[in-house]
Amino acid sequence: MTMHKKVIRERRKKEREQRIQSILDAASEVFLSKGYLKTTMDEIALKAEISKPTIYQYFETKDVLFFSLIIPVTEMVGKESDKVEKKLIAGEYTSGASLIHDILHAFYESYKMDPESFRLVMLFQQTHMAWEMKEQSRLSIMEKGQYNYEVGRRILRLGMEQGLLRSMDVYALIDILWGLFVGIVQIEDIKATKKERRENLESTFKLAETLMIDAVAKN
Amino acid sequence: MTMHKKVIRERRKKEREQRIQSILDAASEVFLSKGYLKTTMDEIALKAEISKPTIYQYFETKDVLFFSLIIPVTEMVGKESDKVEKKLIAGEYTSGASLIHDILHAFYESYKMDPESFRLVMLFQQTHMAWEMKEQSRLSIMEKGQYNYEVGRRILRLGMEQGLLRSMDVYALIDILWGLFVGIVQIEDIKATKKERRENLESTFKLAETLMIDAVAKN
Amino acid sequence: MTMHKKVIRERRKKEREQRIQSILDAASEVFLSKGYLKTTMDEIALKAEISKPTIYQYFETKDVLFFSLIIPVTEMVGKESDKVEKKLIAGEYTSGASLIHDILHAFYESYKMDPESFRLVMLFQQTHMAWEMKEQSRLSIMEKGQYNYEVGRRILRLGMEQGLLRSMDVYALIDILWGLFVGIVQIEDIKATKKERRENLESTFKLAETLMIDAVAKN
Amino acid sequence: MTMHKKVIRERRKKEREQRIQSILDAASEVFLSKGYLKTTMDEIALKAEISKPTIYQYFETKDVLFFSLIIPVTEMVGKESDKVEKKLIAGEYTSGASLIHDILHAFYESYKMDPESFRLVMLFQQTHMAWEMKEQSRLSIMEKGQYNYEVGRRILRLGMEQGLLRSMDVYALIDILWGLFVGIVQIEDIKATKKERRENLESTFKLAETLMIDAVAKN
DNA sequence: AATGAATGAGTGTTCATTCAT
DNA sequence: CATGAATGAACACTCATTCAT
Repeated sequence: MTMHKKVIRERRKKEREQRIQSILDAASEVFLSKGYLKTTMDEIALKAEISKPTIYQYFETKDVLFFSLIIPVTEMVGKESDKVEKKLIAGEYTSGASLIHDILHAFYESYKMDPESFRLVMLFQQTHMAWEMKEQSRLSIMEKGQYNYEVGRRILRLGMEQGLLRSMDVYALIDILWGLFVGIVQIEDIKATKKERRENLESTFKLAETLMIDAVAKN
Repeated sequence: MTMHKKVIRERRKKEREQRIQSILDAASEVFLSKGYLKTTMDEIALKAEISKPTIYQYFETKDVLFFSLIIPVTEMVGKESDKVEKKLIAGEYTSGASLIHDILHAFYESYKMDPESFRLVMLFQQTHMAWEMKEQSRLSIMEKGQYNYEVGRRILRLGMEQGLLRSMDVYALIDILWGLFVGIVQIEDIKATKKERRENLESTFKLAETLMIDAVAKN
Repeated sequence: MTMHKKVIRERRKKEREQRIQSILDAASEVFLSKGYLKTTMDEIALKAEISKPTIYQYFETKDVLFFSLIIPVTEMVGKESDKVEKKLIAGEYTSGASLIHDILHAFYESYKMDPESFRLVMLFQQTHMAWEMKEQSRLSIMEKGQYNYEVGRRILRLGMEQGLLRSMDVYALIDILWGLFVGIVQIEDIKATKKERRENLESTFKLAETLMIDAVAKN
Repeated sequence: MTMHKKVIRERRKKEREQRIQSILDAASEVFLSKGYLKTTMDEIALKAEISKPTIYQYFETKDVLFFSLIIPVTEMVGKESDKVEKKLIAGEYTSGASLIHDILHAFYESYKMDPESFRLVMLFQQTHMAWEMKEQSRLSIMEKGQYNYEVGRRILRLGMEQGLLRSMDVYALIDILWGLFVGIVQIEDIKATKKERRENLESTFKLAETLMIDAVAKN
């Protein structure tokens, strides 16, 4: 009996997770193609092949749903940055070039892991002022973003102290690195159709990396 | 008598222009703080201290009003780029550093001339896919954007031919330059409050300029 | 001097009347093609080549303007009916056929005199319930319509008394005659394009006349 | 269990139909008293005692709602006419009088079945030129109207061939019959208050029938 | 007398969210 | 847990009418 119940409970849980995932997938697709405001819960429900109230079962409001998509990416950037910082603290970097490479790839890997969600992050970044979200959600995400900047600055500062990078304002530099990356992603988004996008971005990113290494790495 | 009428007509004209300007100002402010979709004509009217139908007397639709704000900036970037190209053709550049400086300042000056409108352009760039604007408006602005890219690429190519810049893919490079600029503006927008924004942007931009010169200019 | 003033006054008066007429013409055209509600004062002003407030100089409201078009036609039907009645009282009819002919032609002539206004009357008839007109206007026109019915019934009654028409309910008969006429005009309006309309109406009307004579006239 | 669900589903269906009906009833009433353009969705909602968006759950747009009222009547006229035609083809008419009687009653029965909707049809007929309805709706109804005319003409032609009716132009005659009928309905509408209307129409219609039989039927 | 400009009061339609089952 | 149905609150856009000149 207990066994039986447990099995049932687990199936339930799995179904629940699958359902949540299908909602997230549908939402991501629609948000991305229509933007936050033009996206309707109806359309998400339709695409997820469930009814509208069911979405509300799992996500309190439209913006909670949106943030559920955003947050993992933001966290991923943070985790990747953490790795770089640890490696740096452990003294494992022998050249500025490889450090810059890893910093930029912390962004790029997060992007590649889930490009759609990454674009959603940018969508949020640019339009965040307009939102009427519950303070809770807003703070949570701002905090995570904040954290990423801090890690980034610590990394750069340490890299300069270790003589890997040329000395300069770390506040400005981290903005440049992150700005450069998101700027490029946006530009390629606008210019290219979906298929070309990936390749274009790849080659543009490669060049950007080379340039930043030339400009920032010592030697 | 005739004199009198003429005077009146001129006052009317002036009043008309002032009113248009006040609508544009109000619209700019609201679009910027709320985004296109969240902006209501009512709010613009309120801020401009006129009634809603009065807006419609001067601007046919919401998106015509929006484009009236966007287009001058886009054109300004084009004009500034044209100047650089002419100077380059005239052989007036003696260093890659000054060329890169001028290219980036073509963006920066356009930005400084009217930062709010510039941000509106970026807002448009990132969210344009989802719009239901009259094809006419959309095409007009896409075209102007296209033009700017072309001029940029011509400049870079010529700069390389003249030995001012290191040789590299001009398609990628122009995307990097423009992406870097808009990326930085966005980042500073998100992070800082209005007052700090200007200074932060200024110093970050300066550093970005230095870095790009190091990386791209020959010698 | 007096002479001079008088001449001026008369020119003024003539201009005034011309202006009024041009407004009426424009209004008639627009009301007819768009219906009362879809007609805008702007469009009338445009077509009359004057400004909107000028219309209001001559006509207090939109519905006053509309009634100014309606009333003459209604009055014309009354006058034509009066003529028939007088002729009948004078014993000038020797056959029911000619009496029926004249009654129907009282309608038809009013129609032909100004078909557009006549259609406006019908437009009003069918939609009158919906109007928010000043009681004054409404009563005035209802009264005139009422009068026409009364005359019609007197004529029919007298025609029967004189042995020209077969005996039947005059209330029903006048409704049939008038209903038949407006019904036909409407049907032809719907079915035909402007050019064919006239001929179609003409021949259908002729047949209707024949049929009514057969059915109503004695011998 | 299954039984239970089925019962529920059926109750739902019934409720749905009731709601649709209550919307249609409310709409009919308002359209009729105000005309199409003056009618607001708000007022319909108010009268149906539901909220405005609920109407939109069942009817996509205002004109779809309007057409939902119009179409059944138009179809009914068609069906009644079809019956007459079949009877005629089967050689079941032995007098012109009974044929004319049946033709007119095809109209009259359609009217009596749902007088309000019938009036709506007339409202549409007279004002259709000015509408901005989806082509689809417009064409659909025009077509049905067209069809009715065609059947009518076929009937008349056959009636003449069978020697039941006097020979005359069928195009003109069908217009006269239909015009006479709608004309009478309109006249009675304008003149009488709701209560008297029915009786007045009844007696006027009877007389009209007699007259047309006298005029059109052979012998 | 004529007009450019302004506006109050609507309209149809949409959508996030909530009930009732 | 899932859903059909309902709705309050908006929103872009329109138009008869009125001022100020």
